[in-house]
Amino acid sequence: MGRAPCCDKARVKRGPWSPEEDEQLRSYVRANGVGGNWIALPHKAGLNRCGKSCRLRWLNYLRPDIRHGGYTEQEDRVICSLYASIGSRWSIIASKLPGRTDNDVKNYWNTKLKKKVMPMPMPMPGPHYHHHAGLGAFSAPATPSGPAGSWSQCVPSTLQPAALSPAASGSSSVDTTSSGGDMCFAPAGMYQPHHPMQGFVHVDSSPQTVLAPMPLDVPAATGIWAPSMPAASDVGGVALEDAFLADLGAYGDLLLGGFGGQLLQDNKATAAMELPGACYFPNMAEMWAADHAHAHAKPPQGLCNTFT
DNA sequence: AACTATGACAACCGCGAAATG
DNA sequence: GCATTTCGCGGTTGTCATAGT
Repeated sequence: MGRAPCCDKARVKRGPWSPEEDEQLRSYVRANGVGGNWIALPHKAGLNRCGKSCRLRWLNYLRPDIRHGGYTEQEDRVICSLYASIGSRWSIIASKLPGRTDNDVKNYWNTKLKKKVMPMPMPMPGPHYHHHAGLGAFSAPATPSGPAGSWSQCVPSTLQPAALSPAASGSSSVDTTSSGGDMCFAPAGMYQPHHPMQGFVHVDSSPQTVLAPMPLDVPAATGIWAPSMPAASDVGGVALEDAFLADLGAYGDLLLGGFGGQLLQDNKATAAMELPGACYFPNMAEMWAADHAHAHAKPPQGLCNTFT
């Protein structure tokens, strides 16, 4: 049985919004709020539009705090770092950039940033690959649900403060094509209290090998790579450091890296990053279970990589 | 001037999760 | 506990503007 459509597509207007429609929606939301029901909103607002379309228009364009275009270098770094770390979780990434929407960030990445940081086509890992130290760009397998090179899909959407605490690590090779679960790589360091940043993220994906340089600019306290991030710099009227770093600090040992290193012309120092282990969970539930019991939690047996 | 290629971004689609009855 | 509805997200497509030939 199929899912019921949210509206009668034949009867509602589609395509670009006119200024009149924008004003109609804006004034309705100003007066009444969204009311928690986007499906009913267009009717109430007198708009011949799908509720989903109204929601999208409001969230991505009409909201008063939206900023468009003009991305700063610093925002680039944030996007690249987070993308390298958590993949295409645009809503999370956008939440770290005041005034930006997920759609906007996504478009910006797809049209500009991706080309900037990935000028050369990256080799795709084969079905059986073996990590050599984990958290780096271009290292994850291409999956139906994620881009090649995006890392963990396991980072919590809520950025839970208690998440990602250290514990022990195990070891085994992982067949990335195995079925029966999401491919979930815990952010590096999830089970590692400390991880010296000492070199390259080295991803060995047969037949090719990728070496992704990793900048050596990691605040010791958080383990978060914040390359050349000026103190109290300002993004959209909000100090990025406050909005972003403090929040991300909750990740504990989560490392950010990968693409960002390529962006930083001024970051000459790269060094080997030794990541003794990263973990594989068959699904989100497993990861969260481990995470929530995290204090001294161990990953499910046999599901951890050793990066050799 | 006409055509084509490319870039930018708005909008749509379909899915899973959460909420609700 | 289950079915249905709604929301939110990420991937993809469509459209328009501009640059290049």
